[in-house]
Amino acid sequence: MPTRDAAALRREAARAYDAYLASCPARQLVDRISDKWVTLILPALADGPQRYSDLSRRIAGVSQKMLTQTLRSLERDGLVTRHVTPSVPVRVDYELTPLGLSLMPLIACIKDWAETHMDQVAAARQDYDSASSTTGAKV
Amino acid sequence: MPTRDAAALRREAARAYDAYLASCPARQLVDRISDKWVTLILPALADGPQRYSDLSRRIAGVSQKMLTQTLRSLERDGLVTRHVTPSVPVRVDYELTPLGLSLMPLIACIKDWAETHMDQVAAARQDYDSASSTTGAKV
DNA sequence: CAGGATCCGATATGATACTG
DNA sequence: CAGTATCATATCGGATCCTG
Repeated sequence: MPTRDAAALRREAARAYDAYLASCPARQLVDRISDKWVTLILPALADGPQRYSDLSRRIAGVSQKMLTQTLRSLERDGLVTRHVTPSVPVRVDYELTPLGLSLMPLIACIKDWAETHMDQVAAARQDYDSASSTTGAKV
Repeated sequence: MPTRDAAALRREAARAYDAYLASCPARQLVDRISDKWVTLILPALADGPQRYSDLSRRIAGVSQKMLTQTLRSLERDGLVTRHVTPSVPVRVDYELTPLGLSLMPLIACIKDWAETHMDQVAAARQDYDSASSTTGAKV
């Protein structure tokens, strides 16, 4: 039954590839910055240290769950520091590390490309969509 | 019932923010390149035009569904072209557009930062994980 | 104030089967 | 060969309740 074998082989290949990807630094970085909240939190921290509640207010629409979870992962990755002041009530400040700061130019690069080329992308999308509606595709 | 109102306000803010984000070019770009398969397909096409089956073979572990879907979205965004040769059986070639090509330096930038700094990230993770296991957190 | 725990629905992705 | 269509599921993110 060659079909089964082919499927099994493909699955194995997929697993191996996943493992390879997991070890790829660029892949890991992309995974990190592709997180919706990461790209919002890092710039928010670029101005300087922020309290948890400040972040929560500045980044409208983030749930505590996501804010906490994202901050934790950023802390784990050494991109931000978490400083607890044991007052009553407690106060927690988050701040970019030098490593986190070094990421900002890259974010600027991305922003740059986006602002230069995304209008072309938008135009291409319009073309594509109007063309397919012409050829009878469902809208 | 102030609690209801606060929750409702937050939801509205979240919606508004989502709308704002959707209009942000950088956000759109990040969304695009954050796609697992996009970052695999684009480099695969950097060498020159590739047939569907070639891509499918080069990118081990991609399902036809994801390959087709990703290629379609890239075509829609004007990053790749799709050229059909109506032979029997049909032959379809995908190729990077100039716009798609212009994205490669950015990908190189990302790769660059990753290769320079991801070891620090990895180290930070180890520190973080060993520290939390010391303080009695569950492993 | 900051965040842990839990439940639940939306979305994304993969496997599988079928087609021009 | 190059897809399309359908189904199952896994993960993500949000809402909600609770605590030091």
